[in-house]
Amino acid sequence: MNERTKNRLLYALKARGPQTSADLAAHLDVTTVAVRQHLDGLLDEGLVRFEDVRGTVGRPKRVWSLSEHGNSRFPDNHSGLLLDMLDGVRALYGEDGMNQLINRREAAIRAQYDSLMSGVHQLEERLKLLADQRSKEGYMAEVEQQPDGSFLLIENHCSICAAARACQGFCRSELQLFRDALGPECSVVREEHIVSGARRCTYRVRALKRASASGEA
DNA sequence: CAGATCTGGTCGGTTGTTGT
DNA sequence: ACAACAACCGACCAGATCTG
Repeated sequence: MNERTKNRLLYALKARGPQTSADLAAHLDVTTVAVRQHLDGLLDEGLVRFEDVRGTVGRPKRVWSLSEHGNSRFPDNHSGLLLDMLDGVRALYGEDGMNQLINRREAAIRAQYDSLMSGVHQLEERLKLLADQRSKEGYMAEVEQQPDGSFLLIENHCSICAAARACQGFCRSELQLFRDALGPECSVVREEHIVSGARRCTYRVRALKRASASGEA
C-alpha cells in the first residue's frame, strides 16, 4: 500500500473525524474506489473501523473512523513517564506544588508566544501563527473562519492528553495562554474538549467591538 | 411489488515506478 | 528495453430503502 496515501487517510480521519469513503475521496482528490481499497488495507491492520449508518433512502452509508490502534499512531508524548512525574510532584509538594509547576510552564510558553506575536496585530494572522506553533507542538491545530465572522481554533490532537486528564490545571492554563496570546481585543471560549470526551478541542474566537470615541460601549 | 435512488463492492484495464 | 509490481480508475453489479 502507498504509505503516503495511507497516512493522508489516517490524518484526514484524525483531523476531520468520521467520514464516508466519498468524503475522504473528495478530500484526498482520489476516487472512492481508491479510498475503499486503502481503507480495506487499514481495516486489516486494525487502524480503522466503520459503522453503517442508515439514511432516509438508499443503501446505508459506511462511516469510517480511526480505531483505538489507529489513534495510538498519534503519539501522546511519553504519557506514562509524565504521569509518574506528576504523581511524584503531587505526593512531594501537594496541590500547591502542582499549581506552581503549571504556572511555571505557563509563564515559559507565554514568553514564547509573546515573542511569536510581536509586531503582528491582525487577529486572523495571530491565530494562524498560534495554530502553526501549536501544530509544531503536536496538537494538529488549524483555524477556520465561521460564517458569523468568528474563528474556530481547532486542536485535533492533544499531545499532553494524559497530563490534562490527570490535572485539569493544564487545560485552564492553556485557555488563559490563548487569551493572552491573542490579546485583549477578542474573546476566547472553549467549545469542545477532548478531556471531556470530545473528538477534538475547539476554541471560539471573536473580535470584540472597540468602544468608539463617542463613548459607545 | 417493481422501479428509482443512493451507496458500496468487484473486476479488469491503464499508468507510473522500480529492478534487472 | 523489458518485466514485475503497486496504485489508481471506469464500468458494472449488488444491497438497502423509499415511493407509487
